[in-house]
Amino acid sequence: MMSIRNPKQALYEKFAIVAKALGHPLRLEMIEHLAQGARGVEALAAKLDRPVANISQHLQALRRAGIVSAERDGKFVHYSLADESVLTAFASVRNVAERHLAEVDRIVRGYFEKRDHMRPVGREELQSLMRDGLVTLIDVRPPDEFALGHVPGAINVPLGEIKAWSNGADTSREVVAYCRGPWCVMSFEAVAALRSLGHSARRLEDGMPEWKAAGLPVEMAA
Amino acid sequence: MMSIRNPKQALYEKFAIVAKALGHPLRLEMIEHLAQGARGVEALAAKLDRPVANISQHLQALRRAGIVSAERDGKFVHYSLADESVLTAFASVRNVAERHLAEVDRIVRGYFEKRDHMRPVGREELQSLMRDGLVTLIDVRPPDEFALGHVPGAINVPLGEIKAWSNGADTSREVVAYCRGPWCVMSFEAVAALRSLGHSARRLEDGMPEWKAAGLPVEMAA
DNA sequence: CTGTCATTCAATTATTCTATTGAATGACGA
DNA sequence: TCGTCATTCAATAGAATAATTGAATGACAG
Repeated sequence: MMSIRNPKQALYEKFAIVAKALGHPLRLEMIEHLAQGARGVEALAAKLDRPVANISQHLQALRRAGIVSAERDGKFVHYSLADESVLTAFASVRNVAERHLAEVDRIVRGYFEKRDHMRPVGREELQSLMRDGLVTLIDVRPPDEFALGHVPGAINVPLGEIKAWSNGADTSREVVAYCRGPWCVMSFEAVAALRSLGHSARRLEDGMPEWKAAGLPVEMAA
Repeated sequence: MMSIRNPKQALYEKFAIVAKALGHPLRLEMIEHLAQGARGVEALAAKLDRPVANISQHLQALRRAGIVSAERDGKFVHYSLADESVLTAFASVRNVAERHLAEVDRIVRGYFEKRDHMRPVGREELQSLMRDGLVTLIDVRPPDEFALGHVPGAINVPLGEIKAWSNGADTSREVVAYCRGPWCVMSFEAVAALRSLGHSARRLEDGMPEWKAAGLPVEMAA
């Protein structure tokens, strides 16, 4: 073990704790979910389909790194991201991977682009399209996440209900879909499903947390 | 081991590789040094006072994560940061730690602020002070790092030569010192030394890599 | 006070990471 | 071709991390 010689090394040890906490796929997924809104341990465990004790331990690691904060409410503990700096850090790590890891490119091209060869819609572009009433915006996340905050004007159509929703919809009108973040699988699936049902569909370039982080308005459930 | 179920998890596994590579104090220090300019394995090992083989292994980890790139030149291999996105990621991890880890605050207050209770000089402020010829700017890094790029107008006064330099200098003129980055110990030490020698001295808010990353001009050795 | 329920802790095992050592590679100069 | 030198690789031992299981805590409801 390296002993702490000087204060800079002591600081770097702390910085490393933060990076290490981000260095596990499951914890990254937990962060993605917490970015949708605060959650209890059990709810998170259910979303991720993992044992509660396991999730609890990972949450402790994130808490020690200052990435999530906990708030007790009776016998529940609600966890949420410490602040936007966490999303910034996540995004910048993702950015390094996207730029320099060939594997990332391969996965994106092999899976995601097959389902969406069109350029995704940018945030500003979406706002102008919405203002002009040119598109229908759907939020394909589960209803509980939709309720915690969504893009104004979006309607909630979870992935499983796309087909039913399409039945009563006008296929000549373009649809824009979004979900949890830039690589959230659901919006890709939604776009693929909509296209096979005859719609013209595109994806929003990223998801809810990024929308919120950009300072754009968020609508809550009634 | 968690098997790769869906493409999103595969991506997150790659993102985790990047974060994990940042999750070791020595590797963070290596990144700080590489941010000053490209280096060979041995040179890095000497700077950090560690066995060459150890540094080589950590460099492999950084390379696998796409954080550094290697360029062969005869029997030497020069490593450098892949691009500015690496510094951005480093900075955002540091930011999370600075905001949310009480320990970081304690270290900064306990060590660094004792040596510099004055507000550091910002980049724009420094530029205007330099334009008006109001301050002397010193770069306290070793000469080899200075040679690879420094702030225009700065003179190279390594930490050990501060006292000698002060001898012939005008103590009524304010001095600004900088080195490798925001928590580089040398600039704090330099400011403390200068003040004890009767100078009015302040620190630049961060170091060379940040200056360069901000797109500001860099001067090379003749 | 007692039972219930959400969460955390503790203990175990398997896995991965780290530092060290010494040997292997690969390019250059003689 | 041979020796030298920078770098990498391979093998080891020790440390840290991760998943699982079951027990412990701590708050509420009755």
